[in-house]
Amino acid sequence: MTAQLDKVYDPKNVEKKWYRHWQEKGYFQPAKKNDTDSFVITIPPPNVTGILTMGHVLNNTLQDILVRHARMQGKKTLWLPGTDHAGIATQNVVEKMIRKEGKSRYDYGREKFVELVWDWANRHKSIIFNQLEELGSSFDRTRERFTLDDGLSHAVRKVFVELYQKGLIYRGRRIINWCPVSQTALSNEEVIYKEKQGQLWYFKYPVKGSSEFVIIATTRPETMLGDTAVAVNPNDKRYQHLVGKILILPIQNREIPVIADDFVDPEFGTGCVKVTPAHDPNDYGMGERHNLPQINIMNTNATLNEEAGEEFVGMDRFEARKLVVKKMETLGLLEKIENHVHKVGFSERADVMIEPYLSSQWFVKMAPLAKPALEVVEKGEINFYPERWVKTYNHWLTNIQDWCISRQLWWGHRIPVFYCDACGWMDATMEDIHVCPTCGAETRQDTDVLDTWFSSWLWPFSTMGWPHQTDDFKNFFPTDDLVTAPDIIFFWVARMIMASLEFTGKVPFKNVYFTGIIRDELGRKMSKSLGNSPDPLVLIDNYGADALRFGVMLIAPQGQDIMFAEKRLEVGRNFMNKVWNASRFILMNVEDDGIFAEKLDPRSANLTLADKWIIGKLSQTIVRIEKHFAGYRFDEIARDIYDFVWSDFCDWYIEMMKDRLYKNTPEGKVETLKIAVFMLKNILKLLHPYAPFISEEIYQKIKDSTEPDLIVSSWPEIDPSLTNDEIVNEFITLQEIITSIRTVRAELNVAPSKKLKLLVKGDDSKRVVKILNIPELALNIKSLAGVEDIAIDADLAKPKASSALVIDNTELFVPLEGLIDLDAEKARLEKEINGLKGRLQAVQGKLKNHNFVKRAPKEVVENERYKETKYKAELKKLEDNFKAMFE
RNA sequence: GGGGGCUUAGCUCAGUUGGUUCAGAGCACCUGCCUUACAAGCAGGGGGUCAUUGGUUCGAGUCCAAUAGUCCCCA
Repeated sequence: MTAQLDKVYDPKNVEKKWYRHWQEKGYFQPAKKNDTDSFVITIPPPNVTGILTMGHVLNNTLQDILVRHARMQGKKTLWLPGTDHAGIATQNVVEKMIRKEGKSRYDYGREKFVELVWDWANRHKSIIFNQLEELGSSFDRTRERFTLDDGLSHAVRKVFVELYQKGLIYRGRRIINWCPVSQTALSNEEVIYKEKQGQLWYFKYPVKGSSEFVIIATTRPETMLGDTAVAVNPNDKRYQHLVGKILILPIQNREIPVIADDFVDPEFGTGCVKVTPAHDPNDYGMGERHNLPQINIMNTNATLNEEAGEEFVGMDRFEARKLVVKKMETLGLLEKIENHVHKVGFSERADVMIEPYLSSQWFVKMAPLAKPALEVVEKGEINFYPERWVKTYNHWLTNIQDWCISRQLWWGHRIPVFYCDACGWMDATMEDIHVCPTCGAETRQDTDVLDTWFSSWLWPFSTMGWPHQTDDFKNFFPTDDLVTAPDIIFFWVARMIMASLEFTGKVPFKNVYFTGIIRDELGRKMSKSLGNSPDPLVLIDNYGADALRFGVMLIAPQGQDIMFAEKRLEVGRNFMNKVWNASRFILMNVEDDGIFAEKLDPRSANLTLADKWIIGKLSQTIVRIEKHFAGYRFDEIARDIYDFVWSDFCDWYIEMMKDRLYKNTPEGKVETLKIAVFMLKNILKLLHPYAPFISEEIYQKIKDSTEPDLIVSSWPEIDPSLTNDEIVNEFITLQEIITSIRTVRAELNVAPSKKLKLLVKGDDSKRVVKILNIPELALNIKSLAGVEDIAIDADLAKPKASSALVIDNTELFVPLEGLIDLDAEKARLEKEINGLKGRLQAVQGKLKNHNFVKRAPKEVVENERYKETKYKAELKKLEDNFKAMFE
């Protein structure tokens, strides 16, 4: 007796069991063999602060699919997992935590605080990994890395020092993006611009020694306190006379010049703009060009300082704005206020308005790194899927700006630069320097840490042990594929390519698959603050990990965002249940386990038409799936599996099998079960990358003890020559006979329990007749269409009350004495006739077109001619029947 | 301002070498079925001038251009 399955698939116990089994067997570690290709992916490291989101489900499912597929292909497969220390986000979380105790990080001090963050991060790391494991991720945790662990920190330091020595890292005083809440500098990429309804204030600045005014327009009135000039376009005729004049800056009563600069857009506002070099990046540029003073009026927390004037000191930037406007109004210098829509920068992490701020920071000179990165993508050494992201990538890299990498945080890689205040010595070093090498005084280390991405950009090789030439680095780098979301193409993808080329001389990966972004039903990005992201663990609990994976894959086409609704997972769950029940059916019919050990040769002579057909379909499906793997078309693969299993295997093959199981000899039963088991094994293999748990669970019940576990079994290959067009056409005709009779039954309201007779007009030259003369196929028709008796006669006359069908140019009659609904039959026939007429017309239209006949390929024309003859003949038969019955 | 995506059945979407094996799927809907794997199922059915307009072509959801609507990225 073989193992029996429950009626409904319950993923609960199955999933954990197999995950543990796979792990214990060490399947997630790359096989130690030298004679095969390797396949390597490094995970985009999730933030330690994070919980699993739908984005992670999508992303990690894709990676797991690639990895399981490669593993089954026999490659040395490595998926290297890890997490990211997420500087700002993690520090924020812990600071928030201790704030509840009424403390700040300064109460703890740097060392103690960082310890606290480590504790927190370690706890969360395990939560994240549990979640990813529930999903089925077959990554190798023995190689798990963290961006702050010793090895990666060493790589980061090495890279910093090297770039510093090459002059590609420098310290500079610049306008940077300042987050007043996190109190740190940010890179340009960490600023998100949002459209805001704001206002445009028009201020009058008096011209010195004249009653004239210059009217400027600004969106940020408070910054006027730091103005050091007003600028106009040199070609603006309206203002040429003012250039070089001196203005009196109101409130501050400071003298500032009017300058001419090409940057000014004469169309904006009045064509005169205030210039605040310390608080606007464009103004900073103008300030440099015109040697203007830079007056910094703000503290790091976005309150104003003494430079703003006594009454503003300590005032928040937005309060100051109100006060400035009020004062200008009182002075009679407020011209007008207009509503104005403009883009305002917000910090990615804290979602707070960014302050362009003048400060000293560390930068990476990017242009020299960008050039080779552009080339490798151009030359196709790295391919993007979908390809269009190349444009975005190119655009960013060709307009690249230097990267601000210093952060005023404690959690992260501390900048390895040491200063001697006594003699001015400074250097970036691999070892800590406590004593100045020139003067012997005590040194101090830079207090800033590095941007988290400064460690992430080394990820594909730092995780392999670089800068050391470890075995892993030699064996597994460069990696093969990267699966990531397009919103980090600049943050991460482009930078990894640059770093990898610079430090290893190799591309970090060969293919980049950009996923879509998961949105909610209303098309909104899923976010914590909106609360519109379902908890994947809850979904796994409700549907099972396989259904979640399969369902998401089914709705995630390449390059398109995904509108997610929980309901859409039902398809996945239902499909898992379908697979389960198909397997259950086969298992419940197997009486002797020996059948599982049989090695079926699909070439064996005993195959029926259905066998040949389903094997052919299987091989077609395998070919399609391989093609789609090559093109990263994961949704198509899911669809191919779904359609094949459900529509071909279950709806037709299994149904036909039943005749051989129940109405045949014992040998026939064993024969068909052998094929069914063969099919099922292959189906489970194809399914495994998408639905690893259920496939392994079933496979274990049908595999022979000498066969390996599914996860490490071989990927299916089938000789496509096992099928041919004639087999396919015969089967299609068989399906048509069955479907047509079913349609007659349904449309003429004949009860399913009522058995029908089938009369066929024709001889052996007709394919329909040939099929009906094969006993097992006739049996299939009887079972699947509810027919009890089939009669074939070349000279058959149409029985009176009967329904007429034309299939493959052969007339079939279903006598419906006493059952027939004449109106219904008339409607049915008319529908058939009209459909056929339509098709015939289309074909004839083409054939009447001389250009078509002349210029279209021969095969296409031939095919149209063939169809014309066929349709004509069939139409005549239908019309004759119609006349006989209704005229 | 520049770049990109999307617009196919009531809903969510497939359709990548232009030719009824492309006009599809799932859900929803209608009809009939608890047929001995599955009601998370089975059988049958209705529903779309493939955003609009032009062009290329013997032939266009499929290629090109413009327009409209919509979303995203960059400045």
